[in-house]
Amino acid sequence: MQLAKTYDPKEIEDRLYQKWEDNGYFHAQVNRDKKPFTIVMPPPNITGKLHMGHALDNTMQDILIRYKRMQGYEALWQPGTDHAAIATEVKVTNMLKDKGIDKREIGREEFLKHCWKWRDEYGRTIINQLKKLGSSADWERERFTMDEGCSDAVEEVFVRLYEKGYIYKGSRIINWCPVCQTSLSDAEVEHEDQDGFFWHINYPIVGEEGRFVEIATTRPETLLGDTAVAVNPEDERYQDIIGKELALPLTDRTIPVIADSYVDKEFGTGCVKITPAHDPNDFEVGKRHDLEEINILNDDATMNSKCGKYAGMDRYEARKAMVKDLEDLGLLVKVVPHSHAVGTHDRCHTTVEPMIKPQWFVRMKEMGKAALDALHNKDLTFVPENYGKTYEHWLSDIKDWCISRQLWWGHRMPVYYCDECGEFVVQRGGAPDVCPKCGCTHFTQESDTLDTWFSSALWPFSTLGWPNKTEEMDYFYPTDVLVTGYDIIFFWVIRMMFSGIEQTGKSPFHHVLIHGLVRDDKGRKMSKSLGNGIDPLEVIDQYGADALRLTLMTGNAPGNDMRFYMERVENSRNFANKIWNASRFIQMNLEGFELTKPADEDLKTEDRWIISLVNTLAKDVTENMDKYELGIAVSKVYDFIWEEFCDWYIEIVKPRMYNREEDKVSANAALYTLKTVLSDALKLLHPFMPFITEEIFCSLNPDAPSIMIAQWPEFAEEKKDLQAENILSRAKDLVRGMRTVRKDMNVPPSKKATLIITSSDEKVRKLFAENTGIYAGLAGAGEVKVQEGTEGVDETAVSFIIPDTTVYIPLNELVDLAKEKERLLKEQKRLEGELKRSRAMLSNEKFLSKAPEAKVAEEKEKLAQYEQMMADVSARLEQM
RNA sequence: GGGAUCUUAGCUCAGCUGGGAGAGCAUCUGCCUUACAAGCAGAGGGUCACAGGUUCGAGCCCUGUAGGUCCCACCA
Repeated sequence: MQLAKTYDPKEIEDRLYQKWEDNGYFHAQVNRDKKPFTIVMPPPNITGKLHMGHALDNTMQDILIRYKRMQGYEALWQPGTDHAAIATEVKVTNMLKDKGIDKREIGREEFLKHCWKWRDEYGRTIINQLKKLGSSADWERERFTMDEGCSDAVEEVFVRLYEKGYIYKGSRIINWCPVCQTSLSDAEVEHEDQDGFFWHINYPIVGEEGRFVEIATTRPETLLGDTAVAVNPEDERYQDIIGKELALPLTDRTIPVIADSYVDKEFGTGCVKITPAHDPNDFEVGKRHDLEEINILNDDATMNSKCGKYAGMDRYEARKAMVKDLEDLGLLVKVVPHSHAVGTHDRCHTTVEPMIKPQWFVRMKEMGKAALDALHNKDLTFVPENYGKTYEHWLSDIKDWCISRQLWWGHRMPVYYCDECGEFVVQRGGAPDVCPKCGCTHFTQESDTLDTWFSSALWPFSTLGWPNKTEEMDYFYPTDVLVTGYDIIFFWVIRMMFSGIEQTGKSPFHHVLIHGLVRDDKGRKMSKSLGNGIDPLEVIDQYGADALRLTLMTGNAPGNDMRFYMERVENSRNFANKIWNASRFIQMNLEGFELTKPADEDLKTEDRWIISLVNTLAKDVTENMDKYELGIAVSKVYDFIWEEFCDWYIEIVKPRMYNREEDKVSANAALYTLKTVLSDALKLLHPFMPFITEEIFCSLNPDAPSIMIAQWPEFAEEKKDLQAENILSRAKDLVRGMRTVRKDMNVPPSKKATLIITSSDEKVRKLFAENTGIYAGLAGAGEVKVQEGTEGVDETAVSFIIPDTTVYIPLNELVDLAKEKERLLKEQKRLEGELKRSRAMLSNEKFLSKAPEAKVAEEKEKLAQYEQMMADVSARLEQM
């Protein structure tokens, strides 16, 4: 079969994915004979479309899952989608609005029908896009945060936490989004610096005509809700006014001047208006001084009926009107430009309004501590480790979590209010029959829904069947590693941790592998508004999923942001093509050749060399994988395939391929080595580039069903061949030297040369004679001769004879002796240092008594090594 | 204000517990050599931000300085 010169991923990828799915390779089952390995997929939103962040996140998970699966684990990658309460509600609302439908008119029931329809239509798309990436998740186990099982888990956890006193209802100041008309948790509020003004306003002191207190505010419209003015108790300027009453402008109310240490003497005028209902700090001050809380806003941030002539105005409109009125009254002192941080909703970027509302909260103190303990006990580790500090930082000062949302799309709380007396009951399995207080039988369920992260927090165990005692829960839980971006540690990782510990008694995962953001070529965040996003699907379409995956995994350290641009994908695509062509070379030569397992003695030095290298590669890659150093692991495979296997090994064995009819034994050994070494390298590469490795592996090994279920290569001590590695290292130097000579002498590549190795030493001659094949074909040395030299004259030399221009080049010109000497001297110096350090350590009593035994033994071994190396180096230097 | 992190080739970045300064892209030179021009062989290019310190030895550890990025935080 004639294979195309370039690799075309298009047809191959879909076909292979289908094959894997059809064979059920992604499905994991409880199997007590095998060890489980579990990853839960961060559930993508049903509003979502695959972006580079997903691509990175899922590629990393897929690599780990495929790796563990090949190692013989029962590897479960548990997938699913998230209902994404507010995100979806916003989308559906807008979708309906476009059709001229107002969600409030159609009501809750009807609106939810539209949401479920949305979910059915769009929830599929992101899953299909993840498949395009090659994700080997267990789709048979796909879950949804609002499916029956997950909803049961939510109800169970809510009731448990309530019964434990961790969930409570309270009237507290919360963040309110006037557009989405719901409360928000602190985490959903972003702070943006906005240019604004400081309005300095005079509040007249009652009974002291012409005397004022000057306050400064960035939000003059909240004046109507003021119930005090505060000064610092130690501020000498204002001692005499503490306790006095002020006439609140634009109203007929009077408010007191109070003293509170919250006020900063240096900032503004040193006098602060206190609006307990519309500012979190003022709320605290108000609590301390027992001040009235006056709400002046409607839910849509227009002024409410308490605002007199301003009632009904939008908050900014009212601000303008009031400033104008204050100016007219002569109470506006001055307006100073001022930039300050304003809280906005992270979804719609509307300025958030702090308001007092009855909401449900989760008490965080105890559970937060348990989550922190898990880190300290090493029950949880971050990769890279420094993110543990971020986690710690966030948990050390955690506030209670506002979990109620005034939305329709989400889990409704299992809270039932008695229609008669208003008493509420929290319980499992629906409304109670009888009110425990008044005996009435009619109940209304709490209309608020839960924060979308409440269900996400349960994801690692709700997906495995919890709260039921399932086999899956017993076998696969706790999960092994969580892969996610650093931007979501607070939202999700922390909440999964304390929920998992609280509900199951176990940390839901032991390792958190953190990755950074994918940015554009200029380092900007990819975003819709900038239009700088690169669609992973387009990349896949153009270059293939393997190329995309490789690009995402290279040139970047864990936890760091990466820049993504097409040139990098091209390089990955080129690599795929390189492998493709290497396999094409092998297959061309395999055609019509009866391949058999060669006898050990038929393997030539170069064969043993490449077998030795791929063996070491397997060891290194496995070590890197186990440390989650995915980028390092894949770059080692990349270097091996391109620089050793293709650039050297294939080139060396070409003459044996061309002569395959004449010397079948030699060709067989080479072909067999080509096939097995490439197969091993493909296995090591498979987690990273699943498609091309499957395609080539299966065509090289027609009996193998799939590389996906092939055994991961293991390191074998006996395959390490130091002698072969040494010979090849010398040979490479020699070949490079010959190439330089050819180049310097301007010899065209078409002109074959004869390489004559002369030596008086029989051992040297034998060694070269056995390995002439390594030089043949390389550097245009068509023929290689080994001959006896004259002692004292041709100790060891290499002649390089080119027709018409016979040249004789002594070996010492090819292998630069001066450079070699320099290198040896350096090495000697280095070893001197090492020896000194090592000897000092081993004569240090403290070290000997305190350090672990293994460490001491290791150091002793090192010392012996150094001594040996030193002797070698010295001996070689003496010879020069 | 607290915390994290970064500064290495023209660009984008690797560099694990201290011991040879690296990759890709870009540039230059020579090659369509029977796997691959999406390729091959080579070349140039770096005071590892700056200043000290520890060490036989520092891109890596410590201290400080400068600049960048991000997160958290109640400064009206």
